[in-house]
Amino acid sequence: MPELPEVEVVKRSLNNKVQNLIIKKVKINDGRLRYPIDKKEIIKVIGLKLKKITRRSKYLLFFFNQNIVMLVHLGMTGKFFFLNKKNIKYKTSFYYNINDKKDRKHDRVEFFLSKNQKLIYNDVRKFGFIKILNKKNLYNNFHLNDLGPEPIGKKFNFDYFKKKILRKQRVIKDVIMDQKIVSGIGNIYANEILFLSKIKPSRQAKSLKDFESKKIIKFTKNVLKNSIKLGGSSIKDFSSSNGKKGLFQQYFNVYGKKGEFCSNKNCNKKISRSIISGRATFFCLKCQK
DNA sequence: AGGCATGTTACAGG
DNA sequence: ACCTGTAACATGCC
Repeated sequence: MPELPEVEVVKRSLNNKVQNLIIKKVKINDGRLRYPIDKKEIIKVIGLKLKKITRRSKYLLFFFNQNIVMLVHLGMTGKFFFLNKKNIKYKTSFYYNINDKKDRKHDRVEFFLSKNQKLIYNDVRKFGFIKILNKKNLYNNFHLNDLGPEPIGKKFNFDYFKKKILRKQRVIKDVIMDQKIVSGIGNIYANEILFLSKIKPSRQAKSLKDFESKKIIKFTKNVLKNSIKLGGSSIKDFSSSNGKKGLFQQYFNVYGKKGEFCSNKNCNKKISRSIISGRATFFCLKCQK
């Protein structure tokens, strides 16, 4: 489900709701996530106040008082549901259908909050994880210490990018999905960015002309920011914590569009599909060079 | 039934 | 020690 825009949208929607609430209780329904949940660790948040949630790449950081930070990665299918008093009382809600067994089945961890509210971590495939860290050595772990700059930040610029792709024996799609080079771009947005940049995903990174690298930088920022504005995307059932569907997938040009006509008006080609670095890759043979 | 899926990383081989 | 590519993780959908 989530690449950078979706995680950002989740962060924003959660911050509005859970800020300054206190964790009353944590219930683990199934702690067998990517890293099994350490019960001794996770109960550290009980009694603490949630100050704010930030995002780094595709990771969410929940900051509590007492220097405790909860690091969350949503994997492929991780989601947060938020239930307020009203939701519980009325059983079904816009946010979350409490009677829907399909939803409830994958509720892995439930955080009981003050004011009778609840935050649920739901994850079908269990590729996500939750870890408790100390603020003082927050970046002292292999998840966060190696990450490249944020793609929508100033550090991801032409000079930086050129230095990184110099001499690299790798294809460009692989490079922009490398979290050590730039962190937050996943398979969907990589496909979209390269289509807009008119660059074939299989091009060797070092073969890019300067103007092409500049296009990649520009469209990376455009696409990600635009998607955040539209509430994210991602296929199927992505929704933010208030249940709103992301609209960005309506604007996909290539992802998942094998066999459909290229979206460029003057192009009559159909979108191709291949595999690069083990992942589905969509592109227009005519428009992308 | 088999292939595919938004992510990360352990591992094997060069 | 680095660099690269592949397989694995768990589950559901088409």
